[in-house]
Amino acid sequence: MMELTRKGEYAIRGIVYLAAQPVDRVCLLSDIAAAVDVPATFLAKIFQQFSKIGLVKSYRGTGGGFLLGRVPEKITLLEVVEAVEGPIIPNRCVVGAGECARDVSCTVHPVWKKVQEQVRAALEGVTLKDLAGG
Amino acid sequence: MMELTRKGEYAIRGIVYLAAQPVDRVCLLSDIAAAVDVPATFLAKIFQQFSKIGLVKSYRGTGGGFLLGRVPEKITLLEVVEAVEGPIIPNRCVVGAGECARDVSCTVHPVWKKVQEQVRAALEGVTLKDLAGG
DNA sequence: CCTAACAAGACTTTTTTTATCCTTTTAGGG
DNA sequence: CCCTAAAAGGATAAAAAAAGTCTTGTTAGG
Repeated sequence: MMELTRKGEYAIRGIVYLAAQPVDRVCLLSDIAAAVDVPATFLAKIFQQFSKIGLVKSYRGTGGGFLLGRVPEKITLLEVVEAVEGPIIPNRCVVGAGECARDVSCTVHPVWKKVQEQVRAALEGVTLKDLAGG
Repeated sequence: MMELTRKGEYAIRGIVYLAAQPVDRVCLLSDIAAAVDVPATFLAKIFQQFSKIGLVKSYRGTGGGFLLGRVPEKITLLEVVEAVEGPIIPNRCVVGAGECARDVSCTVHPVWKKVQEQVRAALEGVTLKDLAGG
């Protein structure tokens, strides 16, 4: 359980690769995909999600490609993971009131809340700079 | 991401219900299923898994049913969750050497390791006694 | 030996994940 | 202005996992 999907794995590989490139080096999706060994069409979808929230910048047409939306030290692993996997929710009952039909006195609730917080904290404490080994 | 499956959720509900019963009260699967609102056939599978590893004891035939394999304070949430969901593995690369094909220098590795440890610790710190509100 | 209950395995359905393909949009260069 | 390069977006398909059901077997009590 608690397993990152392949999509998440690919997402990390792809953006870490970008973070390891020289600043302002525009990378082709096809090059990134080949370098990190991910199907290009799938990585395209992932980078579209990144692009929408500004994690990466994209340029179309000749000479186009991708580069990081911010400096690597300002992008956390949490952002990357949540961008493609959605929020970290160990159990539906941590989402909010009413979601946990098992009543007000759901004793497991605080446990999942704690798990959620710890995982988020762990991922938030790591930046792309750390991962790219700048 | 990181979401408990319905099976895990059902497993917790079922065994917490057992833990809340008077000691030595043998419970019918059908009663448990009705009480915690889980399909009886599905809960049967879950309790079979519990039974195999001794988390619950089962008795067949007339007057049969289930009861807890140990006192509630000796059963952790971690055991319950791992019994039905398998080990907590945030990423395949934490499993062991060789699993992470991305080389010796996989920089994300330690992050997942930490996540794994924290989640396990959080779940291990909670027992069925805590959850059943003894 | 009849009935109650769990055990076990096969099977089906549904949902999610993992992809691929095709068309559209944007941009640069001749 | 047209051609080509590249990403964007939508639809669809294939594969895997999760969720649930069914049937048969086993064990025990009366």
